Amino acid sequence: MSIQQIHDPDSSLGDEHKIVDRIYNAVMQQNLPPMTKLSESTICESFGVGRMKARRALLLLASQGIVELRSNRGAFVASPTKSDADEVFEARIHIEPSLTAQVAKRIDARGLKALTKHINKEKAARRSGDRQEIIRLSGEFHVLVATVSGNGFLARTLRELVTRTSLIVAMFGSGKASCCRDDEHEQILEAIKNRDAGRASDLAREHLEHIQLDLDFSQTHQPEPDLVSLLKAR
Amino acid sequence: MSIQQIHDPDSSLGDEHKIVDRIYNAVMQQNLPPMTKLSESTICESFGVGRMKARRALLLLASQGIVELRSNRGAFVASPTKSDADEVFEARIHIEPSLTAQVAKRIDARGLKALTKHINKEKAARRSGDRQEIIRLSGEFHVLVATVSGNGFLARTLRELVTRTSLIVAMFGSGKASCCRDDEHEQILEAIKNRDAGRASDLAREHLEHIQLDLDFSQTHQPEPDLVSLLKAR
DNA sequence: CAGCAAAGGATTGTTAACAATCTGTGTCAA
DNA sequence: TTGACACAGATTGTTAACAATCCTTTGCTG
Repeated sequence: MSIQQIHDPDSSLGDEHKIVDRIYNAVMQQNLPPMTKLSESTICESFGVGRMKARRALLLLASQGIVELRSNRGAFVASPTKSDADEVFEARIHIEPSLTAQVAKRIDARGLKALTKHINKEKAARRSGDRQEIIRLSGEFHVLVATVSGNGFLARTLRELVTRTSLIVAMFGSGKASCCRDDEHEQILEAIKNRDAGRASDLAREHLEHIQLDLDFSQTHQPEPDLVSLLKAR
Repeated sequence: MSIQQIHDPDSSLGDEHKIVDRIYNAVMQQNLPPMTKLSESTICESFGVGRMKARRALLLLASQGIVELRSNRGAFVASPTKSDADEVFEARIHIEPSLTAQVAKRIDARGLKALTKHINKEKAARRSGDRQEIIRLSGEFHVLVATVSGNGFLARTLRELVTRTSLIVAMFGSGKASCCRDDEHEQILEAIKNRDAGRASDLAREHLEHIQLDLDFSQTHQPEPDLVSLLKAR
């Protein structure tokens, strides 16, 4: 149950989607901070594709708010504003509690196994102190909940929201909390296991509120990216 | 407060978005039924653009599930399956009741005016028997609710969901009910006016359930499109 | 008449080339 | 030293041309 590639397998857009997925992941891991320039030539070289496919991938990313296209100047990783942040969290609060509650009602053994496995991976990443992995898994938990719900539309929507959230946290995070708090995912999983929809919903809501509370819009900061190595095959 | 063009005004994608919007509207009005072939040359001629822009617009539409791209065969208006329908309605049921409740809590005079104006337009269209207009306005009511919520992300998401719903209804609608029932939007507006969030939420949910109930997956049908004239400037 | 194969035309996928625009650097004058 | 201007190089936007693929039409055979 991979959530890294969530496109129609019959699609003719193999290369474009591969590029999109990889950039999504790099953004989610906070390896591609806001305002990073994504030049066509870098993408062509990094992915071994022609300009057409690079441009199409950038177009897709732009339509999903991950990248901003500037006429005649190129593509940049999106740089969210405070109002973007409000919008994203609000959308998430409409969707995630309701969705998490539904997952709690309907979870099957397979879904539960996937969620449990994921939480174990989060724990392992925390023990080993692998920051990028912690961040990536932290965001992916939310997308995974949507994925195990079986609703592809919502999974895609959540991926976009979570990835945008990652940019927001990169811009406005207080530094300490660059991802979700330690045990909140585990509590959500527990509620799902217990088929406690009400609790799952409340926990999901509180969890989002905590993430939002950790933001500080009085300052922004962004680390330096090493673009070429990040986009190379991993 | 136009919902026909909901793109970033600073974007460099003017023509592409114009094409996307127009095709969105044609689909929402059920003027472009499922499986309609959208050839590049037709789009180039209809919109007066080059192949690059036509292809980019089709790519955007495909990423939003409105169009299916078939390698070496071209682009077709999406042809939803029953499981697509389930997915779309489920997503809507997660989003719309919650969103409508929020609108009821927060509605301002401007939003109320826009919604009221819209309902009046729906009534007028019904009186005059203008089927395409009825269908378009019927779908747009839902997008408008999201729009007056002020959340651009949700407005875009709803537009996609509502447009997909239009395709679903075109494929699986029982013929009689090609759009929403007559007074349900008005009841939703009333609840919003009264700031009755609970009622607004319930009505929104029931409304979606009614639309879904009117679908009949044992049969499909699609009318003939006159493609060129539909895509011309309106 | 039906079925099959081949040919021709239409359409899509891609690239190279060119035009347009922007950015960075160097020079000169105040 | 600073600001303005010109120029070169880099990058993006677009088109024409060509290759690849598919669909339709035509012709032939049984």
